[in-house]
Amino acid sequence: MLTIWLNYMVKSKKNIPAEQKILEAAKQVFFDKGMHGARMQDIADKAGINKAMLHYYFRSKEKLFETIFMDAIEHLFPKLNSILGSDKTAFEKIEMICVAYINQLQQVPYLPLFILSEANRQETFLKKLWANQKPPLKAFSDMIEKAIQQKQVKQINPLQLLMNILSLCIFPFAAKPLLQQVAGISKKDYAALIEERKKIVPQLIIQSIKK
Amino acid sequence: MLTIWLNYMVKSKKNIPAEQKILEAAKQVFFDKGMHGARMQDIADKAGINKAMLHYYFRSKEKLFETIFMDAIEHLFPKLNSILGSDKTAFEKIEMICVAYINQLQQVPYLPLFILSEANRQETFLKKLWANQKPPLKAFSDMIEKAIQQKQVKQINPLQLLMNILSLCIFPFAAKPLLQQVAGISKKDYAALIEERKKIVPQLIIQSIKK
DNA sequence: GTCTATACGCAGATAGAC
DNA sequence: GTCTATCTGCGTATAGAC
Repeated sequence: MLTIWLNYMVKSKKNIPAEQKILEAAKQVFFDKGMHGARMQDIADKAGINKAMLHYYFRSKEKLFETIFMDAIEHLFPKLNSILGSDKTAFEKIEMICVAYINQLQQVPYLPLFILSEANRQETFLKKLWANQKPPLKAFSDMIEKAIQQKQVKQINPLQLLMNILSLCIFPFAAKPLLQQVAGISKKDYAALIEERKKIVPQLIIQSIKK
Repeated sequence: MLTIWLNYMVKSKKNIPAEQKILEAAKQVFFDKGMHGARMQDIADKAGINKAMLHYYFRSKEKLFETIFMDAIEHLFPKLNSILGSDKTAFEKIEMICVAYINQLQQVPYLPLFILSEANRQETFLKKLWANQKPPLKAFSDMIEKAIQQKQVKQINPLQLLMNILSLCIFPFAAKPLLQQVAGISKKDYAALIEERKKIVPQLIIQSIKK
């Protein structure tokens, strides 16, 4: 949730719609074009308001971008915490994580590439973000280590396992335009492939660690 | 290989150094900042030549970028053809493909994100490129289909298999800054993880398709 | 081929009326 | 809060001397 919204909600309820419109428009344009490619004019047009308004609400393009970016990256680690904290088995949790990831990315398919690109450009933002909210890496590692000790899963580096999961879930979204072109398939067919992966990926992952 | 080099080599050998310097500098800057983020001045500075020279050799920023991009994307599908065309078994070929990919990306770790980003922005370039050189998707599919018929591998969609391979090989490079930050590990440790994946990835893939 | 100086347009940002 | 008009700087691109 964007804390700035809360501020304005307290100050004046009337400001919410305009600001929401701006944020929604900015999201679309930034996700599509990236920080540098995006134009304030495009955002204003898409929001149906004046360009000057953007500067009224968010002092600068940089600030507006940072707001969007921070909000977006928080969606990278969605309900992982709740899944990890549940009382399911390790295998069930892993499957749920994969499916949750793919499900969420289907809603926001442009997120991965956006975040990867900007994370690459500006490590600063990442550091700022971790200060607030660390991704639940520890909980994940602990789960795996525990399952290893209980002889349920093979000896494996949790980081490698995490990398495998993230790769298999996220990459197909980041590489969509490229892969779709290479395979020469329609948008719809590609979506079907993704849908299919909700079964394939967990299978693949679990099979690889099961003892 | 950049065909433009060849042209100049024929016309005048003296021009090669300046042009090489430009291309080398442009590569670095474009890979780092992307098309929009890159500045012609930065490229000129890095090349140790004048900004006007860039326009002398490559009429516009767009043209210079396209040159770099086209050259870069050709490295995406490296010696796949020679591997696929060899007389190894399907399993051996798959392992070789994984290792070849990771090996090559270790040389040019910035390539994946660059290509994914720009492919996302400009499908035009991709279409132009495929006109020249299609990636060996058909050869790959045929190999898998054949192995399926011979009961060596499970029934599986070759596209999904390819997606898995590419995901596991490429994503860790595209997500390096992010993952390194999340895991809180050094550049060196991350490199070690990647190195380890030359064993892990083929294992994982082959295990998943072996009957 | 290589340089300096400069033109030109665009995009971010502000001033100020309403 | 919202608008129009305007400033400013930067980045691409060109002109033209050497």
